[in-house]
Amino acid sequence: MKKQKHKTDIVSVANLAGVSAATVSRALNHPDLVQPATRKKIDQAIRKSGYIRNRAAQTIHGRRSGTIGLVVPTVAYAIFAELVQAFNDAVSERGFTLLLASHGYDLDTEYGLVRKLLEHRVDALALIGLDHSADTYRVLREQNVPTLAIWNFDAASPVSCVGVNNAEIGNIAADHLIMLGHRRIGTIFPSTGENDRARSRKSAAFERFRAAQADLDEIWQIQTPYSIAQAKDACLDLLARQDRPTALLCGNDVIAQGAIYAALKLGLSVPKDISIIGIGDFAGSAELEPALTTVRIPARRIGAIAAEHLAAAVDRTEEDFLVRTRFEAELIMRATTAVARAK
Amino acid sequence: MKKQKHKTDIVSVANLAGVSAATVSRALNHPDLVQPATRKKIDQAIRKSGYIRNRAAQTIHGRRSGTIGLVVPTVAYAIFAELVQAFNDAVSERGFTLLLASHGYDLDTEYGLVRKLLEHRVDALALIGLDHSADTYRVLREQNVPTLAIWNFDAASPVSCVGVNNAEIGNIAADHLIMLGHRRIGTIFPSTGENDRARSRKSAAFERFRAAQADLDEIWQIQTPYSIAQAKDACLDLLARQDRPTALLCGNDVIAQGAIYAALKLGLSVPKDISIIGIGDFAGSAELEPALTTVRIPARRIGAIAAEHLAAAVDRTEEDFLVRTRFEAELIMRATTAVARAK
DNA sequence: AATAGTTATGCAAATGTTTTCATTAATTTT
DNA sequence: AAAATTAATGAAAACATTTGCATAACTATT
Repeated sequence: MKKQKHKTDIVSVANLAGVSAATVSRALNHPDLVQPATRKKIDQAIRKSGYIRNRAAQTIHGRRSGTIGLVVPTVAYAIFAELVQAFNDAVSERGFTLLLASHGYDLDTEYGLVRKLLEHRVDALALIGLDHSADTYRVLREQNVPTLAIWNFDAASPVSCVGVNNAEIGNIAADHLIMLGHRRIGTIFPSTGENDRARSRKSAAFERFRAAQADLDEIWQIQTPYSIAQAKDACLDLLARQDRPTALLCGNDVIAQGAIYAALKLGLSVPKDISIIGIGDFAGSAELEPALTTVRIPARRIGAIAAEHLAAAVDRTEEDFLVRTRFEAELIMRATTAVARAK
Repeated sequence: MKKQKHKTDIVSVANLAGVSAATVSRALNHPDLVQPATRKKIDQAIRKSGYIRNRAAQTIHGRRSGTIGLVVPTVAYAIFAELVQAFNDAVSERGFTLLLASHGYDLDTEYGLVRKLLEHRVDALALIGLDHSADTYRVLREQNVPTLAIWNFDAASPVSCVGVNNAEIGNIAADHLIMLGHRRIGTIFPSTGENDRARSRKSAAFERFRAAQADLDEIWQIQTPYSIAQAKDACLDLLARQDRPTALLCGNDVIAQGAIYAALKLGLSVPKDISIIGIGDFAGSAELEPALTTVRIPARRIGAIAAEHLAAAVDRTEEDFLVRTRFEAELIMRATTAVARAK
């Protein structure tokens, strides 16, 4: 018995129900336009034939595709996990399906992914941050699909954005360390070349540190990707030095976690021997021992609002979609920072 | 100036290039069939008009949609993050785009998501584990889309699967604790109702423990979701007891991390006062202080192979797709387990 | 009871591609 | 130079839907 090529399209359902294809279509999309009795027949026919609508056919007709694209640098670490989860939940609650793509912090790859998502005719598109290639910006403008930049807020952004002011975050973190009396500061950030979030945080913090005439010895400033293992490794070297800083500002909580482990491994007490502050307040940061002092970025709320904005933009057929929502970051003082000791 | 409704379809490109739509289509899909000169004209026309192919139109024609669906319980925690990342990388390397959906450990929700992905005519579909509703299995059979269950290996699975034998994992973890002399054992698992992975691990381990006549005091067996915070909380109660177990088997590394933090908070030494073993070997588990002893599940390799299988299955037009690949789990001895002390 | 208005349904066109078949042009063989 | 191949292109059908328009069957109004 050869598996029959399941020829279950809308017309076979229509035949089975004894109505026209148009009526079946209406029963599915505008149930109020078809008589209850007919609807019932159709429902049965659908159930019986195992019919599944073809979204592609709707899409081609100009209808919404029912998909929203999300392009992130990575999902491998905790950084975007909560965001993706919240975004996905909010988006699917509104009947959309998520098309996910990740580019590994490479903006040319990102451009390719954006194109691919546009080929699939996503109804809306979300990217992380405001650093994108000129090609990406151009194609988004041309296709005018509702687009949203998540994570970084900028009042002058070329596209809609919802997020935090990352410079502000840098300020908050730096001020906290300065306030505690630290003047010997180390920083651990990822490469800031194609990452506006990290760049803003870092340069803002540096400015503050300089204003406070802190010692920012070149050798204490290190660069490592967002990875616990690599951050720990890098910090082992840094913290084993005779002349080490009294405080460490980490590009995010993942790095901070690595830093803490490095300190513990070396038998240093956090925060007595070294203060460590993270950025993000990821899941688990509060439970760390010692609990991580960090600057909270409300990932869930950002993800949820982002999804809400985009879903709304899809319905409105209005011309240009532009919203900017700013969330406030917040210092969460826990147990990894303390007043600087005289050294 | 009203933004013209970008009428950039294949025929407008064709007109611009002075050829027929058919030729443009060929230039895109079978470049070797069209003369270099013509191809060049077409390329220019495409560039100039900002044309982006409409995947929906191809799909409707019977061509592959170029999407692969992945349904996971959650992306919020580290559990599936590496898997999703590896799967996504492998899938997009082969030209597909990932449609992601998450159901929050609810199998009815999962059914809905599977249907939605099928509406989008995914070329292939991956699910986590082998616990799925009858409806889900039925619809997958009816539509015969290549389907793969990831994470759990079962030689008798109704669909293709790649993963580890979770019972085996339970055995490995239990044997390790027994071998170290532990006979007072606590376990922390999530609800096993709709989660075959956790169920297999737990029941296999229990069997081993019973065979070794270990003390499995009811009060030491706790249930908590995969969450660092909740696991830590639950363990604080457990470990503060006068009569606590000497070893803790955790449903996965996320829970184990919570358990470690709880122990540290209570001033207990791990592993001297309490041995803790996790499952999974997630990113960061090796860097924990003390480093986590765990049973490694090769998430990256599983994700990559899963994607490879599915991509291959899409090309092959063969009737039934059925592969089963088993990966071996491996005990990774680190610093959180030690020989039981007489109590 | 005749007219107007409403409701439910069907017909057919339209959506943006791909692909089969046919046609023309270019190349090779005799 | 004619015949036979081969290569490049175009015309049109097909894919699974949705929707505007037309029609038929009711219901409400006078």
